[in-house]
Amino acid sequence: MLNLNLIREKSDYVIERLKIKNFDASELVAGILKLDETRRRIQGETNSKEAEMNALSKSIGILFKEGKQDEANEAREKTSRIKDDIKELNLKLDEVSAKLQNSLVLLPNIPCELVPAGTSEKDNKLIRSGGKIPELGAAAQPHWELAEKYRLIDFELGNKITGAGFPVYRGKGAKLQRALINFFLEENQKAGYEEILPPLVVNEDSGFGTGQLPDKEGMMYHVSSDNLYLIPTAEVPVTNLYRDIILDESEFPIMNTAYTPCFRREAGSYGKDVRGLNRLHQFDKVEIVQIQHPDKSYETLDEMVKHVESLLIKLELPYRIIALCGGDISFASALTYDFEVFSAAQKRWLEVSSVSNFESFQANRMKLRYKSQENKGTILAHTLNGSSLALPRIVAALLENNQTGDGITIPEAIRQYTGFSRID
RNA sequence: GGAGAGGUGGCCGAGCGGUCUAAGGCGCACGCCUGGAAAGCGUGUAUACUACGUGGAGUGGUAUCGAGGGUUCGAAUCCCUCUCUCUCCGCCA
Repeated sequence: MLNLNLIREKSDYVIERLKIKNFDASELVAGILKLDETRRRIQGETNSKEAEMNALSKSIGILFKEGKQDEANEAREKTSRIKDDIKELNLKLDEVSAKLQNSLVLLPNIPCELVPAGTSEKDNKLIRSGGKIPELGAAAQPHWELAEKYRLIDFELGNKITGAGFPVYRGKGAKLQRALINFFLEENQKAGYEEILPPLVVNEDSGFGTGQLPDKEGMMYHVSSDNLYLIPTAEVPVTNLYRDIILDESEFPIMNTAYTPCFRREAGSYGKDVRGLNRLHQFDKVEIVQIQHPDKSYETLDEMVKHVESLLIKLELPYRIIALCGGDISFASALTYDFEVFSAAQKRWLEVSSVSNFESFQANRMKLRYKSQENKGTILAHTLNGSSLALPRIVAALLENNQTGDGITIPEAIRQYTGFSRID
C-alpha cells in the first residue's frame, strides 16, 4: 500500500511511475484524492461536533454536582440533536474511509528507477550469469525419469495420498531434501541471518500484511473452519513477525531466515511446463527476510542477491540473474531480481529465487515503523525478502545436470549434509 | 471437549458511571547534584487522524484501556456478541 501522503503531494509522479508497471493509475489516483478530501472534511465536522458534545457533557456533570438540576436538564435536551448529527457523520466517515482504503489497496507499488520498461518476461534484463551448462548426451533424461529410475520421488503415490502436485520423496530423494534445507539454513546463518521456525498457517491479518489478501486469496489454501490460510511462502509469517511494531533505529537490519513447506493452489496450471518438480502445490523453501532502514534497503538488496548467488555457485549450477521489467514485476515489489538455473535435460531455465525490495509497501500495510533520532514521529521501514532457495527446481537441475548415465553425482558442497556423494 | 479467571501505557499495576486530562511503581531520556559514578531531586516519556503554525520549534481538536455493538447527557468502569491469554479437568504427539 502506497503512503497516502505521497499520493497527495506527488500524484503526478505516482501516475507517471506506475506506467512502468503498465498500470494506468490516473483514475484511481483522482478518486483517492477526492475521497481523501471528503474524508478530511467529514472528519473535521465530526471532530468539532464531538468536541462540542464533550464540553456539554462535562458541563452537565458539573451542573449536577452543583445541584443545578434545571440547568442540567436544559443542557441535556440540547444533546440529542448533536448526538444524531455525530451518528450520521460517523456513518459517512466510515463509508468514505472504507472506500478510500479499498482504493488505496488497488494501487501497486512504485517501481524504482532500476526497473526496466517492458510488458512481459521477454523484456527482462539479464544482469549476469555464471556456472557452466553441462554437455549431456542424447540419452540424458529429465528429472522425473531420473527420480523414478533411482527411486527418489514418487509422483503417483502423491496423487493417491493427496493429488497432483504433492510428490512423495523417499530414500536418498528424501535425504537430499533435508540436506539442501540444512545447507541453505547453515549458509544463511553464516551470513548473519537468525533462524526462525514459524507457524505454517496464518490468519487474515497476516495475509493482508504481506499482500496476499484481499487480492490473491486464490493462491492460498484456506482452512475455512478456523479462517486460517496455509502459507504460500515463509515470507508471510516471518515478515508479519514485525507487524504493528515500532522499531528503534538501532535495531536495523533485522535478518531472518526460515525453512518452511510452501502451499500454493496455482489453480488452472497444467501441461508439460508443470511436469515433475517444475511446479507443485507443496514444496520446500528456505527464505531470507530483512527489515532495513529506508536509506540502506537497496544496498541490502544487492547483498541479498550476492548471497543467493553464492549458494548457486557452491552448488555448481549454471545460473543467471535477471532484473524483472515493469510488466513482469509483482504488484508489491519496487525491484525484483529473479534467479534461474539451467536444467540441462529439459533444456529450460527454471526460476529458483526471487529477491525483492518492497520498500515501505508492505510496511505500510503492516504498520511496521521505526523511530529515528533526528525526526519526530515514526517512519515506515523497508522490507525485503528472497528465496535461498526453493528446493524442487534446484533438485530438478541437480539431478539432470549431474547425471552420468549410471548415476547422479552429488555436488561437493552438500556432501557433508547428504552423507553420500552419489546416487545410483 | 468441560469448568473457571482475566485482557488497562514500553513493562508491572490501581481504577469498576462525571477534574481519567488513567494513580503509583519500574524502565528509559534529559537536567541538577558529584572529582567521576551510584543514590537523591526535578522534568519529560504512546499511536493515528486532523487544524493552525515553524528555522525540522510548537499549540489545539478527535479517537484509541483486546475487537465490535448497545445503554447513558457522559463508559476503562454497566449490558450483549466475538476474540485471545491463563489455570484446573479430560484427551493427546
